[in-house]
Formats: sequence, C-alpha cells, structure tokens
Amino acid sequence: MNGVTIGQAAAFVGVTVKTVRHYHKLGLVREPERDSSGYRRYGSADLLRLVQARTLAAAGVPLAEIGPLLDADAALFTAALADVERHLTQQIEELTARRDTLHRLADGDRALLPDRAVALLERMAGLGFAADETAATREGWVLARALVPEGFDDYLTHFEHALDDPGLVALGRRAAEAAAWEPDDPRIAELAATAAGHYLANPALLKTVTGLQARTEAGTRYMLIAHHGGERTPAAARLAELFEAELRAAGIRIPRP
Amino acid sequence: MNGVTIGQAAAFVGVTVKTVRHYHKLGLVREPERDSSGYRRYGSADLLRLVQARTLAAAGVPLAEIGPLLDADAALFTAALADVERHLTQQIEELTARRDTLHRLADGDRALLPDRAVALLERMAGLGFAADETAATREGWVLARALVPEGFDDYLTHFEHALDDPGLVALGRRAAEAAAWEPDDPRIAELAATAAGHYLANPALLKTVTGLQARTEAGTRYMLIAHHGGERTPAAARLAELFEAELRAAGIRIPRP
DNA sequence: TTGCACCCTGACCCGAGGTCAACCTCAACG
DNA sequence: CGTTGAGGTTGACCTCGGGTCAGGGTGCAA
Repeated sequence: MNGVTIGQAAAFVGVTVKTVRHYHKLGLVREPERDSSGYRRYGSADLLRLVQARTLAAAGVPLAEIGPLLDADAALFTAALADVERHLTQQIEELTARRDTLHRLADGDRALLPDRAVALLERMAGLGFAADETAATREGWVLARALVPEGFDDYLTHFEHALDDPGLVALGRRAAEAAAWEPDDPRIAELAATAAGHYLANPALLKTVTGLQARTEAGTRYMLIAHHGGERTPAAARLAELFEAELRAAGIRIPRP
Repeated sequence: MNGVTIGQAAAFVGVTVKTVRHYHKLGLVREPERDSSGYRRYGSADLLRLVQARTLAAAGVPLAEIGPLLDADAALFTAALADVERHLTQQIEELTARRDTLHRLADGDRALLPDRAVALLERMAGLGFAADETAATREGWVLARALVPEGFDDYLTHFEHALDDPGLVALGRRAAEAAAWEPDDPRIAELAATAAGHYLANPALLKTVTGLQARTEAGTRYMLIAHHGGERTPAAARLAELFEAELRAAGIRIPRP
C-alpha cells in the first residue's frame, strides 16, 4: 500500500496518465510494483526517474534515447546534457528567426525576395510605375529567383543600372500604358522599335534580357520568366512579341515560345 | 510548357517534394495544371502560395488552419499573424525555461524538491542527522509533495520552526539512533513518551504531524507519508507506534494503518 | 448501494511528413 | 538510336509522441 497511483505520479511530473504508461511501454521508465488490486504504485525513486525522463523529453530528446541516457554513467550523462542544451539554444534561435520572418510577411511579401529587390520595386513605384506593373514585376522576379537563383543577383544589378537611365524609365512607363491599347494600335510597333533601338544602343542594358538566359540551358525558362503572366493583355503580348522580333533581327539570341 | 516542376518548387521554398504533394492532398495549396506528360507545373502564383504556406507551417500553425488563413481577408490574416507571433514568443520562453531546468537534472534532489526543501535537508545534515536519516526524510517529502502539493509549503514552514527547537533536534537524533536498538528495548517507550510530551507541550509543533493530514480526506495518505519506508527497522516501527498511541491518548486524531 | 473518480488493457487515430515500390519521362552522352 | 541517370507519377505503409475510445475492475463518500 506504499506509493502513489499513476494519476498522482502523472500530475506530479505534469503529464497525462497515458503518457506515463507510454513511457513504460517504451522501456524508458521501469514499471513499478503493483498493489493487491493491480494498480501501479510509484515510490520516490520512480518519481525521480519520471521527472528526469520528462525533463529530457520536454527538451526534445527522442524517447528512445532517454532510457539509455539515464542509465549511463555521470560523465556521459552530463556530456549529453550539454548536447541537449546546445540543441535547445539552436532551436530558440530558429524560432526567433521565424518570428522575424513572420514580421516581414505581415508588412508585405518581403519574405519572397531579398531586401535589395524589394528596394528596387519601391524605387520603381517612386518613378511612376503603376501598382499593377510593379506587382507583375515582383511576380516575375519571384519566379526568376526560383529558376535561376545563382543569376538573380547579377540581374538585379543590371536592373539597378536600367533604372538610372531616364529614357528607359520613360519607355517602361509607356509600355505599361500600352497594355491598355488595342492590340493592332500602330503605336505598339512604333514603341517596340524605339525600345529595341534603345536596348541595342546600350549593350549593358541588353543584359537584363540575356543575363538570366545565359545561365539556363534551355530557353524555355526565359520564356517562363518573361511571359509569366498568362493574364497579360493582348496588346502587351503583341508589344513583347514585336520587341523580341526586333532584337532577334539584330542578332540577339532569344528563344521562341 | 510554362512553370517549374515540383522539385524546383520544393527546392525554392526549402521543403521536400513529398511535402509539397502532402500540402496538395490536404487542400492547403491548390494543385497546379499538369503538362502533357502529367508533371505538375508551378507558376509564380503557386510559388507565392507555397512560400506563404510554408512560412506559416514552419511557425507551427497546424496545416489544416493554413488554407483558410491564406484565403481570409487581410485584416483577419494579420490578426492571425499576430496570434502566431505571440505563440512563438511563448514557445521561446518555454524552451528557455526548460534549458534552465536541465541544469538541475544532474542533481536528483534539485529535480524533485524546491530549493527551500533542499536547503532544509542540508540544514538537517549540518545538525548532526545521519545521512540515511536525511535521505529517508527526503523520500518522504518527495511523496508528500506528490500527494498533497497544496499543503507542502506550510509543512516546510512548520518543519523550519521545528529545526529551531534544539530539544526537538536532539530528540530526532536520538530517534534515529533508536532504529538500531532491539524492538523490546525499554528505552523506546521512554523516548516515545518524552517525544510525545514535547510535541503536546508545543502546539505549533503538532502541525508537522496534523498539518498535512488536514488536507487529505482519508487518513491513509498520512500513513503513506509517515510510514513510507517499508524498510524501517522493527525498533523504529515500534517507536512510531508508541508515539502515535501517546498522541492519540491525548486526543490528537491520528489515523491507524 | 449507488455514484463517481480512478485504474486496467488493448486497439485504433492523429499530424506532418518519410520510405518504398513500380512505373513513366526528360535531357544528355556515346 | 539506345542507354543511363535524374527526376516525375501514384499508392500503400511507417514513424513519433502521444490521444481517444471501449469494456471492465477498484476505492471511497454519501
């Protein structure tokens, strides 16, 4: 009749009855003697073992390792404790990092793109590009980074230079407007020619087009990035098509859909 | 032919292919279109969704909640984010606390008893009690705390006062010696009478006997605590029996085994 | 003696994936 | 042109740390 019941033992160490029985089944904690009615009776040594096991389990040690650990000699045990502690510290850091990521997720989709890219998008918005245009650009970048992560930084650098060119910025804004035109508007061909001329006159600029391409074996990937939005207007599609045709005519290698 | 394969998508968000498919099965992320060969093809919108889902999942949000959460409107979403963040912070605190308790594990006493109780045991040792006596006391305390946690602090307070009484301390030490006597040694009855007299003369002292008892409906619990060690010597058993009989004769209610 | 809380065993369920099998497809190489 | 290797497809079962349910036995107070 000496010893506490499983419910009291469980309450003492702060777990459920089922958990204690689970530990017995796994051999992690020895089963105590039973009383005349078959109830388990826990003595102080059993409680000690339970507390030790529970503390390790709560710290994330796999249950299968806890038994051997508690049976090991003191030197081995303290070494393992230090190990567990390092693990915990690392976990804390990870959680903290996640919390910060969530923070960023709350004020925009910064989580998807590096800060540098986000800054560029903000600069675009400041330069007069419409919100849906920068949004489309952002989506494209997300894809680009997924496909060619190793070339993305270079691409951003080229893009930064491009934003330094006021003529190009004006062209970009006009292209954004063009999306709303009729597909057969003659101004589209005109705009495509002007843009192609500007690009061809400025070889560094061409790298925003060819830079990523060089990294991908197959041109299909470029197509994906350039044409990522199937929801583009017909006018925008035609503008892109004409623009690419002009570049191709000038000897720039651009894959076809 | 536009879109990335599942492997690329998985690599981008930092999970395995299987995990992405798992998310599809749970309806957490919509399945993208298939290409002519049956491969899933992920576009930028799919990747965006995947990253969002992954970020929430990594923060510990149950997968079943993530879908609705991402479909909810912005206000609801940011509220949920704040909630998740609070949860994370709490988790970090918990982990930190666990790391601290790990330190106490190396020493069994500290794991099972509050610092105050451990200090009292050390004081007992300093007062000349034998090691096995303090060990037995410790075991009794562990059980007592498991059985009657809400009365344990009061009990410790009474015990502290008891240690301030030099006469009582001397009696305790003598009782410890008595365990080695023959069970029919006449000094045992004498000692029991002296001890009972000391207790009865000092009502506050009686609380170390009756204090815990008041908290338990059934006297059996007291018995458990007082007689927890079945391994006591016959002499010690007889001393306890006579001592209890004296108190009972004086009108103190003490349960029988 | 009737409740009620607690104990017993055993079997199945859960989340968040991992593993294995059997087969299909793509890209590159000789 | 065939082969090879990597990566895609489904489906079924495994894992860990327990939770839940079913069907029954105990202990104690009213």
